[in-house]
Amino acid sequence: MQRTSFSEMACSIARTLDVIGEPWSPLILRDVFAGFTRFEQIQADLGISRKVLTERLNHLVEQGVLERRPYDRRPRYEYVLTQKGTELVDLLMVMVGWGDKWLAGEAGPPVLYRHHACGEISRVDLRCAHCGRPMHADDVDLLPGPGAAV
Amino acid sequence: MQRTSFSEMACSIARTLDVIGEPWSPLILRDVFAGFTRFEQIQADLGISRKVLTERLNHLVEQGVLERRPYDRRPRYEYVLTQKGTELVDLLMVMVGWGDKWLAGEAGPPVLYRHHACGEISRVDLRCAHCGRPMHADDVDLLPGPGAAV
DNA sequence: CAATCTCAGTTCCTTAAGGGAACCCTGAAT
DNA sequence: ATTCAGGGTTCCCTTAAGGAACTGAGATTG
Repeated sequence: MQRTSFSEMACSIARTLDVIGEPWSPLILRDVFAGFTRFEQIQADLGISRKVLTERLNHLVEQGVLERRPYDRRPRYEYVLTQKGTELVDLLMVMVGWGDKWLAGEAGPPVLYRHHACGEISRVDLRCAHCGRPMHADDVDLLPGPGAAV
Repeated sequence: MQRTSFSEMACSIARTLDVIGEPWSPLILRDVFAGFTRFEQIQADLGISRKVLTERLNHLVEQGVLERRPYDRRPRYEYVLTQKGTELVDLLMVMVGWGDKWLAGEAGPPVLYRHHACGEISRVDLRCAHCGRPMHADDVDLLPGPGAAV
């Protein structure tokens, strides 16, 4: 298919989708975060086509989300999260929270998260960066910002 | 293309992607949240193909994220967020936070969020639902949960 | 009461992206 | 000298996205 690029839109959602919105990209990021850092590991874990995996990894590296680094004197590479990529994992954790609540069903969450600071099994919760109180869809108004389209 | 369905994976990220992972879906959700609730409005705002918009809206309704409701005695419909869909907006707000930080550049954020509780322009911040302290990629360990694949 | 208008889709054709299997290259290891 | 493993390429097939034209149902207009 021919696919529209979102990068020209004055919208941070659209721009973010241009970085990780393609099929498989969030799952690749998840794998890297979970410790599957090599081509063969990710390919085997996801069952993704090698061709598509190559394309996605290249794109994520170009976007500065992953770094490709050699781990051997042979031509062997692993992919590691950059700071930019590590901060994308926030997005994954929110997806997990939503999926656990609405889609996991009887069986319960496939993966649990233990928070280092308190040691408890927990999940993320969205708070206002300014006042610390809960911040969800119904708690905000949208206003045009400085980068809004003219 | 033929596209792999993620829904069989024991992973809340994969399952969530099966609901809103297709191209355009998050932007459609954004539009509905922002008040573009009708077919023509969304189509004009996004420039999406009418065919694809139809497919996406149907899928989002099937998944219980949107509700299709008549607003006239003529055959006219609007799409509104269900509770399930409203909670997906959390995901959008986190995308906005990341995109604003890493992709917005000089111009700054295209959209600002004012938090009702404090009245300030703010952004979301991820906190541990248990102890309230920051919870990001480096602050957690992953453990297999009850719904993990056998 | 026929013609027009609007919204909300369908239909149909073209193009390009994903799936999948086979193949290739490089530097160890045997 | 041959085999092996990791990390890709190449090629063909199928299917999804883009885009423009068309349809239908119910107001509204003349």
